Amino acid sequence: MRDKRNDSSTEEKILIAARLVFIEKGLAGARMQDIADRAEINKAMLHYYFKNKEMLFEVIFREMAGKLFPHFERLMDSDLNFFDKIRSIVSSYIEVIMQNPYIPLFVMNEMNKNPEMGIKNFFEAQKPGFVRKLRDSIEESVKEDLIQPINPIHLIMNIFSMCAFPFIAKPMIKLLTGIEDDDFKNMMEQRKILVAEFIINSIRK
Amino acid sequence: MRDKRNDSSTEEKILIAARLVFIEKGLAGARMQDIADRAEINKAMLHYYFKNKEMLFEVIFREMAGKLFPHFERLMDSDLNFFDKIRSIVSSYIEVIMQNPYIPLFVMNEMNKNPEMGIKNFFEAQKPGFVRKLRDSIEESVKEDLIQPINPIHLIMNIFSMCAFPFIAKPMIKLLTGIEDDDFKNMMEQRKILVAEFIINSIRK
DNA sequence: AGCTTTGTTAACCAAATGGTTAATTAATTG
DNA sequence: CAATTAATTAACCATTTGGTTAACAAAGCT
Repeated sequence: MRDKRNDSSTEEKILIAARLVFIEKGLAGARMQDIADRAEINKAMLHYYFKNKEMLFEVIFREMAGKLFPHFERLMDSDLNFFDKIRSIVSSYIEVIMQNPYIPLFVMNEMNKNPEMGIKNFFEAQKPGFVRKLRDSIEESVKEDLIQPINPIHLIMNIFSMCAFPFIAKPMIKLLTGIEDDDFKNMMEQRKILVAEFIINSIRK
Repeated sequence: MRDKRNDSSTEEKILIAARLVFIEKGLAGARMQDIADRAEINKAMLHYYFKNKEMLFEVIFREMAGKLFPHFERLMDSDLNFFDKIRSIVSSYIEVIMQNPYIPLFVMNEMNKNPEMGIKNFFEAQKPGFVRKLRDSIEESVKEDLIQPINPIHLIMNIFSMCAFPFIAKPMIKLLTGIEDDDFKNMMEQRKILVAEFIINSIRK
């Protein structure tokens, strides 16, 4: 038996291939043979390591859903002031998504098509504690009269909307603006600062 | 031969069923038999009226992509001031999506999975002229020193992000906040005003 | 009415797909 | 080293799936 810690073990090769295929085609569109081919292994190996398509998919989905909510607790616990926390979250979050730009659409879509997945997977694994901390921090800042009164849920929606949506709408944006991948990346780089200032501009007293 | 203008003609029944199934399952996940069953017609009829799965899908996709960009030209041409145009766009757009909340995710996802669809379908049909007019209007408002300088593309992204993203992320939002459909609808109703003011607050001088 | 076009059905078909099996090889262990 | 266990392969299988066909029914037309 090969060393499991070896990165090119069969299991690892399967996971690498499965990530590619599931993200590209989704659960319904993915083909087991396609995954096997890309992993350069026999199709039976897929069922040997992961019982079936759904099980394999669940592993990948969990992984991706996890990446969608990075661990920003330390950031929230830091002694940055409220506005710098916003700046930091926006910038970090856009950076994280830029590393895996396909994840938001993948997760949102599969949660939508496969509603039971959400509950089964997400809560048992990790609920994003930093969202709660962000909410508390907003409430506190409102009470301290540092920012204008706003429903924290709406503000949080606004933040993540402006960070994540452009990646979800990328094909449409490219079509409408005619920009190419390089320029898109530059724009998202700009947004790290732009979106944060846009938000702060709006809520500061 | 039945009257084609009759709404419950076979062709119309197929389209109604196809909308449901494609939106629920996507192109890859949709089954021709499922569409036939829901339309209560023989499966061969699908191929009689629409050559094959892809052709039928294309009709539905085009329809949905069209709904994603309503005709707001008149709104842009109106004599409302810039801020009222923003208010009007945000409110109308959220209202439109509330009527068809599944459309943004459906269109974005299928454009992503089926990249050739975008060009083939979207441009030949209708490019949203109001987006261009909105961009011009933003540029003008910046020049007139009515609003702070901002790249129009980014501002437009911000507007549509905050309008559309919550509908795309609905399952996640429900999971994280614990709210139900009724409350979600209420929140989106609030956003018609909240998002517009959030934007105006941010850009006004 | 008789002929043609349009609409509809049930049965059928080939290819694709998820999954299994039995035999084989490579490690592991006592 | 022999025996056991884990890993791998090729061939196979049952079902599903998109699509077709041939026969039949209903309109439309002259």
